[in-house]
Amino acid sequence: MVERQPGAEPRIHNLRESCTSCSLNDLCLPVALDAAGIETLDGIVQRGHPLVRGQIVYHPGKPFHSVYAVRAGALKSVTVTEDGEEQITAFHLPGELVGLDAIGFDAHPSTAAALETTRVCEIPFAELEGLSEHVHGLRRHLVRRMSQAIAAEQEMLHLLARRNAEQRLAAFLVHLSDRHVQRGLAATPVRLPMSRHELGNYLGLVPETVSRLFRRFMDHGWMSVQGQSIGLDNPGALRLLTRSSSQVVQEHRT
Amino acid sequence: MVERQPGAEPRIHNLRESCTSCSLNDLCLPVALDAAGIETLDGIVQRGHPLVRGQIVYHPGKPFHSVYAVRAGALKSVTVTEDGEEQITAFHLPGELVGLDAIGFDAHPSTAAALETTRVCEIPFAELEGLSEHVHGLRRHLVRRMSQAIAAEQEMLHLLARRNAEQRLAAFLVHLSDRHVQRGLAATPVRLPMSRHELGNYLGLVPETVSRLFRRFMDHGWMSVQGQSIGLDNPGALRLLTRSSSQVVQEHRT
DNA sequence: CGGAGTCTTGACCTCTATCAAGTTTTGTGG
DNA sequence: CCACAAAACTTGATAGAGGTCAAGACTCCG
Repeated sequence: MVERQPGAEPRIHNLRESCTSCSLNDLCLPVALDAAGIETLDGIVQRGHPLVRGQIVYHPGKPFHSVYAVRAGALKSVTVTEDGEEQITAFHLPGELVGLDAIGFDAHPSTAAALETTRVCEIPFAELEGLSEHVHGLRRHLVRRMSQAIAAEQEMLHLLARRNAEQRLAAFLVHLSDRHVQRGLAATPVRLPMSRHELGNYLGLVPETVSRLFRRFMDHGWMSVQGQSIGLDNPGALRLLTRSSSQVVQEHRT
Repeated sequence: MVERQPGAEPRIHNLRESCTSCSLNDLCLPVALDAAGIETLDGIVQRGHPLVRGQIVYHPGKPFHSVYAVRAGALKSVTVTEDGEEQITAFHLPGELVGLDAIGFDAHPSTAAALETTRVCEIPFAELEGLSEHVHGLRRHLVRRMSQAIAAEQEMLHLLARRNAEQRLAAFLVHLSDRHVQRGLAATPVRLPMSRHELGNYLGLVPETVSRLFRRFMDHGWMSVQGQSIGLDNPGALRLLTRSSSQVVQEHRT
């Protein structure tokens, strides 16, 4: 559930602080900027207090003014249907941009909420657009991010339409590990910032099934679970699972 | 299967014809353009020979130069995984833009193929971008189309993750009918330009299940099938199915 | 320490994939 | 225009994956 906590309006205020760690390299905009461009961007990025679990960055109908970059922690993107059912469409780790599905519209179409204590950078879109008039490649980069979001969702469509529960969970774990590596972290102990319920929702499974699959993977010696920390003890086997079901999974030990 | 037919390179050639029926109102770009803008756009739109069923507009790896607008007929967008499995991610009816997932990249990441005899307009992207420097709202409209594509896929994610077969098919039919209405056509006899196999692939079902569901819906008196033509005899009942499964479907006759 | 929430495990049953025939439609060549 | 082959579609029987319901274990905080 996306709990609307009392007074849970995002705690992102207008503090204009320099936010260098949030701006360029590892974060949202790996674009070639000159020093002046960097300074300008840093000037428009806004940083706020950390969000606690469940707190909402934006919700459907909130006027679209900014996109957000995750600095630390994790967010989920959630769509809610008329009849109140929720579907988690993405998890966002540090370095990722959130709120792209609102670009071009007046209001956000989805919800973004913190999975754990999370710091985000707010990037006012109007100023980002102004900046992209002058900074070569910035607009292109933003559009590319949107295309990447489309591609990521297409991959999820394939996962949900063609893969069984085992393959979905294996693909999720491998993908999460890959994202860790991309960020320069170790591949194998990954942390699951979301609950079993949320993970199941994302993967189109009930929490019980997720739990049973964890058990099965552990019994195979493929992974180990210690609370939120997940060890991928046999990434090869898990990666094999993500491939087409026609291929038989033969024993594949380290 | 996306058959690469011998010599099936898209028959879209460089004929520069005026293509008014393709340009603005009912088609790709309902933007407020002045007469000069309309003329410019018409100038860059390219029309080609009709595509026959199975023929490919673009395929993964083809350099990205243009987006395409469907004029008549229908296309499918398909992603292919490393192991050769195909997933249809969208069907495109007349008036819709195709190829947006390539914007920002050098090559198309997916395949677009004709479901039936289909005419498309090729819109060279470089020239479209140049035009959008001058035409107010054009760029914004393109970006909005991308956001809409993201939103449409998010809805599909929900459909695949949370809905059963009955609900998926009902939602598809209702959605297709709604799209007909948007284009000014009658709501109730809709035509299915795709095979059962393709429809099942899109909905995460096998063709047999699609067939059985058609039978079930017909037995309920909710729809009628005559070849490709589908009559929605009780749209209310179908629409009711698309809602949350918690709500019991009581008999709902015309 | 205790209670609420989360997670795990088990028993059961439904939904849908799979396999296997038939039947209809489509396409092609005579 | 008809005949025949190939493909697409329909229908039935069956089995297995995963959802549902229920109970117990663990965790996190107050």
